[in-house]
Amino acid sequence: MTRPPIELFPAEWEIMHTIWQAGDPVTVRDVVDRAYPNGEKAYTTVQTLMNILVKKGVLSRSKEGRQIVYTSTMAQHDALHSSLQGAARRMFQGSWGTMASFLVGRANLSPEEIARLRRILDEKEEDAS
Amino acid sequence: MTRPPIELFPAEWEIMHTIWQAGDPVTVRDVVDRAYPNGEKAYTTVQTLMNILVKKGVLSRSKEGRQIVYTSTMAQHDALHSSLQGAARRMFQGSWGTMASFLVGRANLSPEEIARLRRILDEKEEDAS
DNA sequence: GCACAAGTACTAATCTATTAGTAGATTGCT
DNA sequence: AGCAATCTACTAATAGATTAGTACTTGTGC
Repeated sequence: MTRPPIELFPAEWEIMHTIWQAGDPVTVRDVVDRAYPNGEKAYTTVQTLMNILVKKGVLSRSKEGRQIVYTSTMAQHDALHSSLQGAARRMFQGSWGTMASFLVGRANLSPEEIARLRRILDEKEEDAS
Repeated sequence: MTRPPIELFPAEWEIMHTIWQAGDPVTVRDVVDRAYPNGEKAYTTVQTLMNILVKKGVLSRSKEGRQIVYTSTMAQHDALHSSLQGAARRMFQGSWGTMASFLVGRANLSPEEIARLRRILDEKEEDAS
């Protein structure tokens, strides 16, 4: 009964990042102004994409007064999780561990990031015990 | 002058994984038999995909005797790197560090994988100094 | 040499993401 | 109320990924 994991596509990510950053709820105009201030995408293009995101269940639509506003129904980290799951399946036969190692091994990490990763690993180990 | 990073799509990943695992060079038949032993994809479908991969520069085509064989021109880790770069750009505004943290934080890691990640971090720190 | 099997080239249909236009509705202003 | 600007719904064109069919070529066994 678990619906297929949602995956977002490049143009959809752009819009969702904008919405998560701006904070709910937003109008089409809000997204256009923030994400494409120089007309990189037509108003109606953004509108169409947002309605697709509603159909996908990632956004919800409602009226606030006389405005139509969109609210995200999915936390950013859940969307990231879901899409990364897809990537791991395609690229690493589903293994998050392998993907994590690969990524860490090739990332150019600052000392702070290294420390942060160590802390995360420490916590994991505690939880396991 | 750097060509746009190559990104592979789901069906292309399946084929490339098969080729990397089988070892170069391979024929269309090899790939079909290994990856789709129960006719999940038609022979000509695989052939078309492999020729697309040639056009993308990920495979090369040549004659070995009278057979047409395909050889990968890209190491698996380079393809993974390139596609993950795309994912990081879309999903984490280009930050590998953030992506790595997210992934490690949410991965269900075995003690061995945790140890492995620690070793990788240790090496990174040494290299930095 | 000829029939048959396997492989190759070419074509094309389908599907989905992306982009945007147009017509009609709504709202705000005078 | 009338007009202009904005917004919404609907339609559709384009592009690229995926799938596969058909016709042609090549090689093999008799």
